[in-house]
Amino acid sequence: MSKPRNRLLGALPEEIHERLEPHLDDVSLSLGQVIYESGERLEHIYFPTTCIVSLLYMMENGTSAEIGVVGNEGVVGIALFMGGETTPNRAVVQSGGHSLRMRISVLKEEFRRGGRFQQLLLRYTQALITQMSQTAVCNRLHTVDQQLCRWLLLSHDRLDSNELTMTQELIANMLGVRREGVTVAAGRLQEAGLIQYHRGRITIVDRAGLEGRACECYQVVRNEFERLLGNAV
Amino acid sequence: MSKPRNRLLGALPEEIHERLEPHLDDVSLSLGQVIYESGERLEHIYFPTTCIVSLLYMMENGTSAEIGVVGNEGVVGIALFMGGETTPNRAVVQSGGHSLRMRISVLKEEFRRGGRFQQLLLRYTQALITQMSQTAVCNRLHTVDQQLCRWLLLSHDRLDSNELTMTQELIANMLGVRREGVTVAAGRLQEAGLIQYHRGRITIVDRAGLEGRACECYQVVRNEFERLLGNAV
DNA sequence: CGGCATTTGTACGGTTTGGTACAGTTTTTA
DNA sequence: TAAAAACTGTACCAAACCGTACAAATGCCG
Repeated sequence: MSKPRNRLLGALPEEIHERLEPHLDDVSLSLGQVIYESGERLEHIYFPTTCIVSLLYMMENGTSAEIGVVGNEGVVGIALFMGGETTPNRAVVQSGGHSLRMRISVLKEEFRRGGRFQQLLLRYTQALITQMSQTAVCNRLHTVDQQLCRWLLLSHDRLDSNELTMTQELIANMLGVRREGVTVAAGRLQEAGLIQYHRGRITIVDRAGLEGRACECYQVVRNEFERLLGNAV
Repeated sequence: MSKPRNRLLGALPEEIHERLEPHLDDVSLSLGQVIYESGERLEHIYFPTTCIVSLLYMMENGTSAEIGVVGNEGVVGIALFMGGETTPNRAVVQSGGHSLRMRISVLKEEFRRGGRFQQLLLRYTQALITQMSQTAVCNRLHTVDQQLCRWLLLSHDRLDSNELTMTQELIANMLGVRREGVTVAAGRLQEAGLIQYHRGRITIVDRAGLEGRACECYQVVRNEFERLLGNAV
């Protein structure tokens, strides 16, 4: 496909796609924008095309930790079809770009039909569950170095480019560690020739090297996305 | 209800319940029993009545970490209706007892009807997602003491008794820490008069005290279960 | 150009946890 | 009843990470 698009929507059969297309609006989302706040009711569900969205839990004392990341392979707002309407976390644009969005009423009606659309959304949700649970495991058992590798790889998978715009401060908020911890970890990765960074720009130089340095968590998540959505997207 | 039962099933309208009841078998599950292995295809979905089941991720090197816990408020085997058939983790009986189970063909047919059964399963799944993501946050940001409190409270919520049969070694496997770490943490809780333990038996003495000593993670999960399933169960 | 905000680098002490080792106690088994 | 196994307690050092402080480098803007 020449036009950038959302891969879940792209996997729909023609019939459903034609039915939904009139209800899809393209919106531009900028870095740092909050798509929904913890506990907030949404009007739309988002299907990213070129942006990346982070799901963050915000602690009462202000610190935060990322629990999942969504690009054009997925959808932001699963609570809208899972039945809960809201979730206790925040969705923030991690990399600016575009997204399609759909009114919740249209979403629910199509979901209720129980066809391919429902099937794809539920399979994606299961993949996201794997990502979240693997984040839990990784937070428990692995070093900041390994987690940074995992995080860079997950982001890189959701980008066309080798360059991501992201300060160490922001990465620290995602990983739930100190900014200084990211500085030294990133320094080690740069020294090893895996990445290059400079004031808010990180370039992936040696992707295979990053994969080798990451823990098994990244591959587990990647394999699950492939298994659950691979033949669809 | 005098008879112990599964609360998800108990929330079904009479019509659906009558349809499903002939297909529910009561099974006895003993501590340590593995209900399903990572990647294994299941024949049945389980609705615990008196047992508790842990969802564990097993690392390649043998260490493990718990990503979720299921009692009679939920169901084991969400992958069967989410569409993935399997998940990359293991389900182990953490507290022996009984469970109802249903053949996957019956489950899928009823799920496909799209009624209250589907709605309840999806809402439960969202609650479980919150539990998993909060585990990720807790692993990242909180101390072993706090996590032990959270874990004890989650288990206590799923038991009728104040006493749980569980060695420190097993708890360590759940929390993904050393056994010695659990020993000292449990020692502190006992010294504070919150629990009593003795060779594999832990008694909750001061539940409110445990809640006070736990991090906010426990309440977030608890509130979500209440919000999503409270009026149903 | 000069001042200011942003971003990154470095350092140091303190806390938590891991790795390892071993001892003491209770329960089970032969 | 003796031996073995299971469970818990304690200790010590190392590694990872946090809190804090401050310096250096870069980019922006008046």
